[in-house]
Formats: sequence, C-alpha cells, structure tokens
Amino acid sequence: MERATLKTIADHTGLSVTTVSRALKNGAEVKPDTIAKVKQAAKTLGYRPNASGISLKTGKTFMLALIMPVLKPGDTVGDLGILPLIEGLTAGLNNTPYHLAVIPQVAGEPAFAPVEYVVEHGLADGVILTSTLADDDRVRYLNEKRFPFVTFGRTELATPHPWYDVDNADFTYRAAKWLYERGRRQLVLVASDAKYSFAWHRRIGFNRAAQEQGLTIDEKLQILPEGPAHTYAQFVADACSLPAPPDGYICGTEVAAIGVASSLQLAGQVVGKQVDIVSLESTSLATFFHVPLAGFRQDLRHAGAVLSGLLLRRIDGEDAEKLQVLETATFVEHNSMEFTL
Amino acid sequence: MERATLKTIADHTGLSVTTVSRALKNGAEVKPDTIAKVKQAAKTLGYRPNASGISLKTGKTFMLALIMPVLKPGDTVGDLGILPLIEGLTAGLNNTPYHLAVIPQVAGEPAFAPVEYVVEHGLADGVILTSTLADDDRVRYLNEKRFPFVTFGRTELATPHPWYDVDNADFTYRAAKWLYERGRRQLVLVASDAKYSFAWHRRIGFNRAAQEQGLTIDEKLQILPEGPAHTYAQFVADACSLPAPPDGYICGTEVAAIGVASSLQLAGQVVGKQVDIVSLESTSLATFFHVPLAGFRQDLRHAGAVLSGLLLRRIDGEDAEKLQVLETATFVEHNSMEFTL
DNA sequence: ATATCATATCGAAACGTTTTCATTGTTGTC
DNA sequence: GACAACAATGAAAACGTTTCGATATGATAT
Repeated sequence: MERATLKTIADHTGLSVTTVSRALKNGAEVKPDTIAKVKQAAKTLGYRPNASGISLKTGKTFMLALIMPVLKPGDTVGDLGILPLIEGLTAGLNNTPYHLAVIPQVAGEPAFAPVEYVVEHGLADGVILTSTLADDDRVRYLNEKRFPFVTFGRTELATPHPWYDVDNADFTYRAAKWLYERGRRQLVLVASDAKYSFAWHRRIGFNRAAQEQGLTIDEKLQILPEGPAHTYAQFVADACSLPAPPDGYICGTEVAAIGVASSLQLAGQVVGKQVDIVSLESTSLATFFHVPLAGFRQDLRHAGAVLSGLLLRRIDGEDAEKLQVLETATFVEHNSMEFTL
Repeated sequence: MERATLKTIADHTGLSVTTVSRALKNGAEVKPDTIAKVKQAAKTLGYRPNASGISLKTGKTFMLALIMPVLKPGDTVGDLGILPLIEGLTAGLNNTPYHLAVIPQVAGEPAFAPVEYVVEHGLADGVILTSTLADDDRVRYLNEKRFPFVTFGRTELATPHPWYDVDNADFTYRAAKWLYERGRRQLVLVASDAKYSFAWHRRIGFNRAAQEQGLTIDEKLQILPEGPAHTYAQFVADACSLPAPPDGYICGTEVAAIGVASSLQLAGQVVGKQVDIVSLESTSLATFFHVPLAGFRQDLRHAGAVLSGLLLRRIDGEDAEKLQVLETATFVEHNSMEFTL
C-alpha cells in the first residue's frame, strides 16, 4: 500500500484535491460537513502531509538550525549546558511541525561559515545562535538577509533582534555581594574570554559589587580564565603564597567550580571555612562532589524552550523588540553535604 | 535577484533544463564541453540545488535523525557523552549532503514513539539509536519497515543490523583484572539498568573476571545502581561498617566516579591507598577532580563519526553484516595528580 | 543511396502541495 | 421571473527537480 496523498483522499471522497487541501486546514470556504468527511478519510487512510511537497510550494522547511559550538577533537570537556539546551529547544517544538537540526560550528573556523551555509542552502526557517559577541558578525549578517533568528545572549548592535538572556551581571553582582557579606574580601572571578557578551556582563557585575565595597579589582590576580583542570590547580597553588590569598571564588560553570574546589582541597583549604565558592550551575553535577557550594541555578532546559518559542514567533513575523527576554538566575545555597550520611 | 534554479542556468546557457540537470551531476551522456560550461554558469549564478525539489522527486531528505534520550525536566545531570557523540555524528557528515536532526525521546514515554514518528513522517533517510536493549522494539520495527538505521550498542536480535559498539565486557573485565592484580578483592560495579545491552555486557565482563579469581559476585553488595549523588554517599557510608568493605570500584561514567570518589573522601578513605577506582570516561571531566583515577577512554566523538559513516553506507544499500564495528576502550591510567603543583 | 547506430540534446511528465481563478448551485431582492 | 450575491467546489498552474522517451545530427556499414 502506497503512502496516501491528497489525491488518494480526493479519490476516496469524490472531492477534488483543492477541497481536500483546504478541508485539512479548516479552510473557511469549505462546508463543515465536508471537513469532517475529509478528516475522517485522512485518518482511515493514514494520511501524512508530505513535507517536501509543502516545502517546494511554500518555501518553508519546518526546520530550525542550532549553530552548535564544537570542540577541537581531543579537547577537554565540552559545554555541559548544551545538552539541556537542546532538550529545551526540542521541547519547545513539541506539537509544532518544526524540528531541530544541529549544525556544528568548528572551533578555529570562522563562526560565520555555518550560519551562511544554513541561509544559502535554505536549510532551515530560522537559526539559533549561542556564544554571542557584543559585536556579532553572524547577527549582522542575518539581520541583513532578513533571516529569522534568535540569540542566546544579547549583543550591542543597533538593529534589534530577538534574544533570550540570563542576567549575568546580576549573577556575579549577587554572588560577589553574598561573599562580601560573609566577610570575604579578595574575590576571584573564573571567567571566559571577555569577547563573549555573557562573560563581559559577568565582569561588569563583579566590578560593580567591588566598587560598592570601595574595592577595585586587580585583573591579574582576580580574574582567572576558564581552562583545563591544571590551570586551576596552578592558580590556587600560586595564590597560597600571596600576602592576601583569595577567600572567595565565583565560577561560571560547575566544572570550573569543581576544579577550583578540588584544587583548594589539595592546598589544604576547607571550602566553607577559609574560602567560599559560588557557582552558576546548569546541571546537578556539583552535587556529586560533596563540598558546600553556593549556587545560582540556570535552567537551560527552560532557556531552550523559550528560545525556540521566540524563534517561532519571529518566523511568524512578530516584531523583534517584543521578542527579548531577560531572566535572572535563582540562588540556591545547596549545601551538598546535606546528602551525606 | 531571485535564487538561481536549473531553469536560470538553462536560459543563461541556451541549454535545456534536462541537460543542465545531467551536466551538474557529470552525466555520461553530456559532452565534457557542456559540462564545463554549465558548471561555470552555475558558479557565476550562485546556483544552489533546492533540497525540497530534489526531495519531492527522489524521496530523499538528506537528513539523519538522532533519537536522543532526554531527562525528565528538573532531573539530574544528563549523559555527558551525548555532546561529543553529536559532534562526531555531524563531523562524519562533513562533505556530504546530509544533515543531522535531533529527535527527543522523552523518558517515561514509549521509546518507540519517536522512531515511529520519523518513519511515518518520512522525516529522515536514516535513524541513529542509542541505549539499545538486547531485545529492542525499535530495532525490530525499523527492520520490518526496511528503514535504514544504525545502533550504538548491539542487540541480540536474529536479523542483522548495522551497529557500532564499544566492548563493554572487555572494559569491565580488564578493569576488574587490573584491580585484582593490585590486590583488591571486594570490587563494586557501578552499573546502569541491566536491560540496556551495554550495562548487561559490563556485568558479564565483571563476573568473568571474578570467576577467574575463584570469586563470586554478590549482587546486593557488589552492584551499585547509577543514580543521584546521595546514593553513592549512602552506599559508601553503609559499606564502611561491613566486615569486608569494598576496596575497588568500577564506574561506567566519570560522574559516577566523581560521586564515588568524593563519598570515599568524606568517609575518610584515600583513593589509591585503601581503595582504587577505575572509570570509563568520555570527557576529561575527571581531571578537574584531583584524585588518582585509572581510566578507560571511550572516544564518543570517534564513535559518532563511525556511526554516521555506517548509516550512510547502509542508506547506500550496503549489507548490514558488513556494517558492524566493535572497538575496545583504551586504558589510560591518568593520575590526575600529575597536574597539581 | 539507404539503413543502422551512437552521441548529444530536448520536451514533457511526474513527485505532492498550495493558490488563483473559474464554475457551479443556491438564496435573496426587487 | 430576472439578476445579483453568496457559498461551495474544482481545474489548472506553479514550486524545482529527475527521468523517460523522443529527436536531431553525424558517422558507419550495407
């Protein structure tokens, strides 16, 4: 038995293909009776619309493309957050005709290439970008081409575009404040490259909190670049011999937090005693490492769902200005010790 | 300027659409001269084949669908391996016309549903399955429908199908042997549900190694189910009061390894001294936790690339029997301490 | 000279939709 | 009883591609 098409239904009901097509989308011009009849026939025949047919006629692909930053082969652990993000993105597409395609953005090669590829090949109806820069090539390009997209993270470009962002300045500000209130003075921010807008915002919040204390940040001693495990051990070891060793760490990821916490342990420092750690977490990974961390929770599954929702609305023609969502991370002083014993 | 089509090129060169179509795929029936001419024209006009058009005519979608197991919302940390797997899958599609779509398989709902969805809607030309069972519904179904697919992990079904697998029995066997050779006697295997074929294989290797030592495994005391962080802490705490407490752990993931190692630390045991841990790792996460682990490295990026390669060959009609790859994990006694200080 | 054949090209149909523009009946109005 | 207005349906073209079955040309064999 061949796959049922509109024609099959038309033959089966004695109607024309036109009417069947209209009936299936509840066309106002077709009699309720016939709509029912057609839908019934479609059901019994097991009709499934042919995506290519629709696509050819309408130009829609019903695909969204996630541009996914990828590690160099053999590199260290990837971004833990991407997985829940993907889950959220697909969850947001549930009960829609849309699907998610994943386009890798290979580190080292221009970030621009995969985006251009999607647009040029008409691979998708919309694009999701992460790791946005303040001045982002890709955003510029997509705006120019009037191609629907949404970014995870803001930019500083004049032309408005849809975005979802977690208030990273707020996170580091509150994290730092929390540490200052506990009497910590020499804070360290574990941070990514400042070219990324989220990393930049984190610095801003970090600096602002320091300023309120009448302190100034020493870039060299108080900003620790995210990196492989040994860089944390190295930093902590070096820091111990300083006149004023760090007594508070703010980590952007749970991996960094574990790296720092473990390094401190090695150096004989007790987290929660001589030193505190606050981390932005997007998984429960840190609970596997039984050390008292204060955490800000970033729900990337939720973020993904919001992102795909925004993109769909953008594809539907909604104004970019109305498609901008800023949320704050929730503070969760989850003391992992509570589970033990 | 509209998008160039075959017709555009035909008009531009004075040839017919037919010839242009054939020329672009180096049809034997068309004169080398004209091929060159057509390709030149295609280039200057910026021609990109229209996927929907091809799709409609040929039935091919040039999409592969990864069925991705997804956590319940708010659940713990996901499978760290999926990210490198996705990277590998896309890497394997480089320089092919194929792309990767991600279809979520929601925990709790029948594993079957998303697979059926892909087949019924003709969403992709092939499917990639993970978390295979010995007797797997999905595999049965796809075989029946003669729909191309490949599994990460073997099944025990009679009809052959393409698969890639890491020899999990070999991993646990070698891990256990290594521990026995270091004088450990009371081993614990941290394991997933035995319904998954990889988990089943791990038990087999674990048991075989014990048998060779003239030992038998006590399921209750020596198999620890993978779970949230506190289950490890609980197990270790309980185990301490046993007459013969465990002195060796075999973990299937780095997350479990960290959970166990951290719990042991809490209980006052020193990893590498009273107790050893061997883990199968697919990321470098464990290096962030400075404890001497012995590791088996599972390269999921590589696995992904192999999987998509196999699937493409399957789609091309190759025999299933020829598309089965078994690899062994490589042992890496990476003593994370080496990085510190 | 005609028949045969290979080579290079083309016309047209087909894939499954959507959509514009008719073509039917059916009602309502004067 | 004529005519407009409306409701319901249909025919056909179009989207971009592939492919079957011509057709035209020239070379070769009879």
